Amino acid sequence: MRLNDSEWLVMRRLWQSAPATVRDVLEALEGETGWAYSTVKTVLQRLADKGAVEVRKRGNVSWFTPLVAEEHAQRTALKSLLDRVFGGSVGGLVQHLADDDALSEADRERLAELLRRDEDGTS
Amino acid sequence: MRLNDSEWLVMRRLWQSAPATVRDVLEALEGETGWAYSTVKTVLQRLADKGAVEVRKRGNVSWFTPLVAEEHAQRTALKSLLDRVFGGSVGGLVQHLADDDALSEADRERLAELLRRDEDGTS
DNA sequence: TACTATCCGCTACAGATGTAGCAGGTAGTC
DNA sequence: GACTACCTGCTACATCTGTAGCGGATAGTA
Repeated sequence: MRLNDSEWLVMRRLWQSAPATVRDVLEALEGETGWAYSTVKTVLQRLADKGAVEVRKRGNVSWFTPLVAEEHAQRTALKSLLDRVFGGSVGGLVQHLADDDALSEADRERLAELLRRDEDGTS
Repeated sequence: MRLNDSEWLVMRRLWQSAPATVRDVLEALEGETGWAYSTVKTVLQRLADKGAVEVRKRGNVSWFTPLVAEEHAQRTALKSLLDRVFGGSVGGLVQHLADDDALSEADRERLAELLRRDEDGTS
């Protein structure tokens, strides 16, 4: 399941709170996108077509619910990036992460914590 | 500078050894892609068009050299993934990394090492 | 019941992407 | 000098992606 940019945007909203209507998503994305109602609708439709979300009609309104777990989609995307960009080696990615400003002190601490837990054989 | 899948494939070969000809890249990618000569040529042309590589003709053969550094492209891609998939928070990514099988013991050690070095204020 | 605000289904369309063919030029070889 | 192999430039084309309009159906309201 490969998601494109707009699909990620919409899915992230759905994962936050589902089921949701087209309008729910539209409003949640205002400010971020400036999309028209029909744009959101199309993206949701495409997501439904590829089986990423489920559509259920109540009255004349469609409610959308994710069918793939966020965790799973993230894992897939990460794996894909790893292969495509870093040739499958985590080392380079880790290097960037450690170097990057994007890694806040809290993240760093969390990462260290995860590693520690891992070394204890807890995972 | 956003690279698509086939562009990444080609760029990774160029970063490995440049300058390179269309045929060089083609041969390097055999087994991985099964692309036709003209496919590689088109991808290289598009990369040149967007300023990612430089073309220099010697005789009637074009030699291609990367104009963007691999590190830089990787950083951009990582940042993009972070925003798109993890909403800009490194935490989730780190979580997956730590959980994932893809993270070998060596990677884990390296990551820990990087973090240690970072804590010492070396960065 | 008639109106109005919405919703849905369908269609559209330009640009990006994946993949490749063709025709004409050039360089090395007989 | 002619041939052959290979290169380039240009073109092609289906699919995906971003973005959206339109017309008909429906539900809430006066």
